[in-house]
Amino acid sequence: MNHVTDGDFVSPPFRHFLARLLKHSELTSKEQEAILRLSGQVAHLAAGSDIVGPNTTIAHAHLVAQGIVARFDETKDGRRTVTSLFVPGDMCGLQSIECPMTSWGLSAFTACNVIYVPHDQLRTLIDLHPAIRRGLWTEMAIDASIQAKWTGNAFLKNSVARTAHIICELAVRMNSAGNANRTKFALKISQSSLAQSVGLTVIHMNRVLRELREKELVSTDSRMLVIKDWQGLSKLAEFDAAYLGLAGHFSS
Amino acid sequence: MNHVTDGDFVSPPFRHFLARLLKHSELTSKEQEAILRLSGQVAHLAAGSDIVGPNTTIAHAHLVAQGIVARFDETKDGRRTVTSLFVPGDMCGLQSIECPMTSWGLSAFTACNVIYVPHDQLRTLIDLHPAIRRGLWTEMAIDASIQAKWTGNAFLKNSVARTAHIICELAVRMNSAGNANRTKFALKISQSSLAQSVGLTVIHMNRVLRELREKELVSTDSRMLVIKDWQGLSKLAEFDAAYLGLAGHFSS
DNA sequence: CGGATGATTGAGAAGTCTCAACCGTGGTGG
DNA sequence: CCACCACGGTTGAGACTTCTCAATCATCCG
Repeated sequence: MNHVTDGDFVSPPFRHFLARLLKHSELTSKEQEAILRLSGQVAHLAAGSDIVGPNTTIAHAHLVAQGIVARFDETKDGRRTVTSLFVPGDMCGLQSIECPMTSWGLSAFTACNVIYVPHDQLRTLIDLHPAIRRGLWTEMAIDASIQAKWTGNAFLKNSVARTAHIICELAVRMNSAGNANRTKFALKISQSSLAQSVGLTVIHMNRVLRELREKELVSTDSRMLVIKDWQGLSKLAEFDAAYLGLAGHFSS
Repeated sequence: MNHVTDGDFVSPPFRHFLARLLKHSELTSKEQEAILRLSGQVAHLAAGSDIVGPNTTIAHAHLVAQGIVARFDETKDGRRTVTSLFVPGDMCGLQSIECPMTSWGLSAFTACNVIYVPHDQLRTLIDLHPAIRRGLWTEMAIDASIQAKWTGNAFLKNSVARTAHIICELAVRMNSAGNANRTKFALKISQSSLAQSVGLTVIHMNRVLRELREKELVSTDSRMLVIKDWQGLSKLAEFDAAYLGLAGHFSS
């Protein structure tokens, strides 16, 4: 089911990653080439399959090429929750370059392709190119900002606002990644996956989505989530894209 | 009330910070001296006062010299919640070195002393000393790991377990910082502050603490929280210090 | 056709919040 | 020195949110 191929034709995903870095960091053409020369094994993962377990020591970061990857936490009795999501162009676990023992795990949120980028390659880039180092630092800063926002939302917002917020976040992030148009954002995602990433039961998520549907903010056709009213949805969520570190590119 | 003095006698806090870095990173004596040559204005802050507001562009990181600092998030109508805590020796907001626009705010959780360390100084250290850069990177990784754990706890654990967990976390972190003995950990903290950092109302926090008291896990005398039964408390919390990145120094 | 997976609905239980009141302590001003 | 006030802690009762258990329905796929 999960298929691994050689890393020869991975250029497009790294191009994607480079475009991401260029949004906030200036890189010389040499540095850009260096990014594009990165390589790594590609894994094709079915939705739900694990990428790395918690308490694992890893030697790679994980570049999302397609689909959505989840960072998760779990209790001793196996209940899981999603603590972050990563969209195409995101490099998951840049922290692990210096801290290779993970407390979290990664799994395929949807079916996805992931490139295993060796820490060694990244370390070399960081050592040789200060601008790349700064770019990766910024990526980590954005990751941290998102994580803090999730914690805040968990404490401050109810199930409906939290759900609306994560939908807005994914819309903007995938839009920024060039994968979707924000106003016509559509996401193929199961209710149980969504529930896990907002800290709700599937059953309650079902009722939350019904409410969002009744308010004409989203529609759900054949497991496809579509934003029908961005203004209304982002207002309900109190969504402000500033924390995504995109420097006003999506000020609405 | 908040008093700022010149940065001449700040050596002890930076010694503390250095000791923190040495827990996970090897630094030459030159590098250690470079850390100790850092400087910055010292602010003495009353509990509850703001350090930086959300959506501010900053030019400093904030080294906690004494007391506890909170990273917070707030809604438009002013309700606040704490998303992270920082204990003495922590450098808050290392991310801001490359991403100076904060989406979060910082405030004094307890009365505390904070040193404003200019980004410039940190950037210079990072550029000159790869080992220091790696040390700071590791600090950010730990920060991220803690933040992810908080998100997970918010979704997975009920009020009692979450409260127990944060008490355990603070005990270990302050212990690691050399401020307290874990088994005799005591913290002067109001119930409302604690409530804000676990996402509960004060009233419910009161009942949670009563439960922890009735189970003989903690005691609360004159606003001082004391751990009476570390084993029981950490078991109830499902606390595993691995996520604090202390590499087994506190394996229990 | 049968089975698996995901979506939907209902009803009752549990957890947490809100409002309201009261208590205890420490500090302040008369 | 004492009265008073402000603040944090404590308790109760009822409302609201979310969970749990249980059942049914729809769709897709072999």
